[in-house]
Amino acid sequence: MQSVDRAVSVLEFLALHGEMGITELAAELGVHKSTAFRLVSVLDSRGLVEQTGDRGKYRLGFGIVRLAGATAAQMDLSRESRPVCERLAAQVGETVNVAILDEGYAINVSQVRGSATVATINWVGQRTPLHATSSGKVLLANQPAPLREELMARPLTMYTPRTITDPGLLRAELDAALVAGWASTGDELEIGLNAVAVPIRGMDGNVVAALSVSGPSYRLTTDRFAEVARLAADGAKEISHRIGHTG
Amino acid sequence: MQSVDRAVSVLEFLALHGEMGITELAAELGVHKSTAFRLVSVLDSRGLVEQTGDRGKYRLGFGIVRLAGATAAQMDLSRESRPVCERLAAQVGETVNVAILDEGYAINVSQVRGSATVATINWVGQRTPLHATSSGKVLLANQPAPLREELMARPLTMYTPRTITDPGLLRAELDAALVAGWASTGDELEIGLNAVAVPIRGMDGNVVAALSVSGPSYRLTTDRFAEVARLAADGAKEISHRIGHTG
DNA sequence: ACGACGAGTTGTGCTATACGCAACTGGAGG
DNA sequence: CCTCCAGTTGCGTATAGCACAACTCGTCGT
Repeated sequence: MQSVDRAVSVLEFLALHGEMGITELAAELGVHKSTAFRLVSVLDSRGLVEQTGDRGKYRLGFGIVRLAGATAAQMDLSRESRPVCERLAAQVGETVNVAILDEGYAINVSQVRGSATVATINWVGQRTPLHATSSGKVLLANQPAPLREELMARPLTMYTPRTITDPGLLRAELDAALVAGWASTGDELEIGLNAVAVPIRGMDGNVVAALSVSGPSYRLTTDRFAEVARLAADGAKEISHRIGHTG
Repeated sequence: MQSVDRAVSVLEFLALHGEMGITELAAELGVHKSTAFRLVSVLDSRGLVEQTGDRGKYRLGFGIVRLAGATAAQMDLSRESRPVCERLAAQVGETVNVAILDEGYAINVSQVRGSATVATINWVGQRTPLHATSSGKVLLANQPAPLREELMARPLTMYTPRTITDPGLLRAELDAALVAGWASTGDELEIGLNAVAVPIRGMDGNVVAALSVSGPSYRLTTDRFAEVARLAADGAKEISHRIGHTG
């Protein structure tokens, strides 16, 4: 993939010099100027490079900033939450996940298995339904009302007989979660799987993720939920602080 | 440049989904998984993509953030300085430039021609010598002493008989510029070219750029320097404020 | 005005690099 | 143990990338 490698070099040179012409780039790359031009043209058409106002000079484009925006936020969250998740998993002995809201699903961005965990599903990268997971409920509950209603207008798929499929019941569950500051699920995604989740807040105080503890219902019993939620809330507060929340 | 276009698509998909496996990327790109793997491998080797901890999942890498850092700062400066430069050029009737310090040169990152300007050199993207330009003197004067001395240790090329080539004289000139809050050149880069420059400060109060006004010596006479400097300083203060300086 | 120069841009034939097939490796689960 | 599936590697082929050469356009000097 020589041409891809060269394209990356184009980006690096532009980052270093700010603006460059095609002939200059060709010299630095050690290629013919027509090759340099074509490399830059592709990057230009995709927004990673853009032409400055005059005479064909090129510089890095806004597309790079956009990509970085996606990267930095997520790297911050995964990185900053890691030690907290590890500590919580050790405390509670169950699996700990961090999830974000993405395209109507709760996407798990990190996971730490608890010491009691033998064989648990790897949730990282997986989309889970908002209405049937504790993380999903926290994320749903903390969205502005119009978005919440929009997300809930989708079919509430039944996964088990315990799954909440009635919008009215779900709405009440979410309101209770807001009051309590945590949400839970019991046998709603899978029989025998329980979970508790709390919100993680970003710089502006909005809920940007959910921290959840999940385990088999014979170990993570409902009478433990409140205590687990309290431990998780302590962890979530620390993560929130680490990613910039000052409340 | 099909493969470069595909590589950009890889970055976009990862920005959208956060983490993806090779097989998943191959499906989205519509290519064989060996092709997807090779695309990702090149990007990985250059830091634009990185492997997450487990099972070959990939996500955007820190190299993207680094590239964006170079972009965003410069885009901010060019964008935020534009209206101020236009106003100043209209006020003074001469050419206005913004320059940054890069690899021992003053690099012009934007330029607005004044109404009296007939045919002036396009300085954007061009490297100009620090010691023989007003922007260069401002940038030099406002660097920490070790860097200043290092930059001045290079040969001070003579461009005209008026160019300052003696380090002692240049040092005195820079000290005076610090006291006055502006620097100037008279026939030092080119016979018949005069200029005045003032510092632009960033978020942390450091000088990050210079705002200069240049014109032919028959119009931009030395007795106008102080007034032009005052107008430029007003503009620079506004630019500084726009890019985050709160002093 | 014209011509020279140099930067960016476009067309085209050739071949080297990118592509997909197929096999391999390793981990998870039954 | 075997099966499955995801990631990774080897290799032959053809297509995409490359450089040459020509074109376009703007600037500058006469």
